Amino acid sequence: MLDINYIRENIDKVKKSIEARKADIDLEKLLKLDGERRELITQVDGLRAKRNEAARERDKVKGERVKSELKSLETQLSEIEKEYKDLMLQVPNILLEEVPVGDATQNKIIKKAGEPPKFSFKAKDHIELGKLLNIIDFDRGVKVGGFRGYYLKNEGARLHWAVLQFAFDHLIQKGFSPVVPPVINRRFALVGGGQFPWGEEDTYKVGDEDFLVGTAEIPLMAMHSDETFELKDLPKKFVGLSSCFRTEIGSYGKDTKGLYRVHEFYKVEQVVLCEADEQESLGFFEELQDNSEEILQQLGLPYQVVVLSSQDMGKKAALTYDIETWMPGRGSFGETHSNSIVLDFQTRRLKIKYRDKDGNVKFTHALNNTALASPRILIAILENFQQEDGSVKIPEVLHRYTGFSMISPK
RNA sequence: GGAGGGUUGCCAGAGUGGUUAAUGGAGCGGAUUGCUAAUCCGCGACGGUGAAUAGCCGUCCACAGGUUCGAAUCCUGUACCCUCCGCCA
Repeated sequence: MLDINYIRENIDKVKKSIEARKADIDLEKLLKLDGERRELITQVDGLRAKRNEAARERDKVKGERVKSELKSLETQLSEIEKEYKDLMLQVPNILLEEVPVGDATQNKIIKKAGEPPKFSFKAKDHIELGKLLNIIDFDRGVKVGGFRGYYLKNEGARLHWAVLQFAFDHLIQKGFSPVVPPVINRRFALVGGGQFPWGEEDTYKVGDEDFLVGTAEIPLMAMHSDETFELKDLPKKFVGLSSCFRTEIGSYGKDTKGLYRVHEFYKVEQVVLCEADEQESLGFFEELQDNSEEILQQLGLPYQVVVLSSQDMGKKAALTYDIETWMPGRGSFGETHSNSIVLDFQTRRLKIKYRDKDGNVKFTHALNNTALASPRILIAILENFQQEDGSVKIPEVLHRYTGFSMISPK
């Protein structure tokens, strides 16, 4: 959520973001409601002052007169505020200058690292490899779990945990506080994290008002909602490990085979809360980016970094870099990481504040980035490190976690 | 799932219908005394109106409603916490 004062004073910038994102929101209506709202507040506050005065004087007649007048204005105000708040939640974040304007075709590759392997044999995709090595079972996964279901078995199951643990440890060593968060979250956490109102249909619902989160970012952000940090307590750096659930409504027919797009997976996620300073935020953005790239480098996987265009990025982000990792089976790079600078868009919704050096209370800035998600990353590991006979060499950094260095056909 | 108790500011904690929510502690700022310690003074958040981090007004005692001229205080609903019972990995 943006600050209404900011919106009033920077209409052009906000408008530009809305247009560049092709977001569907009526800014004029919002500004009109804001005006009406403030007008009513002034009237209501005046009447309340009168009411308080009457109460002090124990003036029953005056009190009763004010009361009825107040009642109707308060009703009007609460109706307008409801509409106003609804609209406020739909205004997307502003865009940083770096963001290319346009649809996904405008995404900009800014870095390439590592060399895609050249196979002297006919390379297999991870579906074939998974079957051959007896480590992934899609047929029974679908039988039991439904569409997009999967079983990871044997070395596949162990590799999955190994790679997650490796990433988790990598961030812990960098000073991030490890967290296993709740994945059933209440509505406020999803709204506050900027997942809603936009992504509600992609989110599984549990009971009446609880949801299965699509990323640990949600509970990690909401963890300190309604809290005020002292300056000395910032920055806060968290690394979360959790399961993630996504309905993938809206992507029917896309990536229907394999481990690429599944309803449930695990992810190691980095989250930072820092002072409300764009330069400081950008510094952490680089840091989170480096952390993720290091993980891929240590795994020996080729990847590229992409700046997402205005229409391809999430509404809550001001700037997003995706990392796409080389997946031979697709013959292309596939998204494995997403790094976003959010400014105070989420923290304003969640009321995560801090006291700055002048004693003023401000909303912190927030950032989040994937450290690693599995099983999607297994696609890259299996396909990039396959040998002619279908066996797969395991990256050395994982050996201490897997306990094996190679997976071979049975 | 059943029964009971509770939720007040950063923390502790008083306050069961009447103006500005006691008091203590922490933290921050200032004053003062060679230093340290001590002492004294000041400091809640949010909204509206202001050029204003000035004044003024309003709101906030878990949340949402209600009763009343007036609600932290009375009533209803919801959430959460604690104790006991039951069930359970």
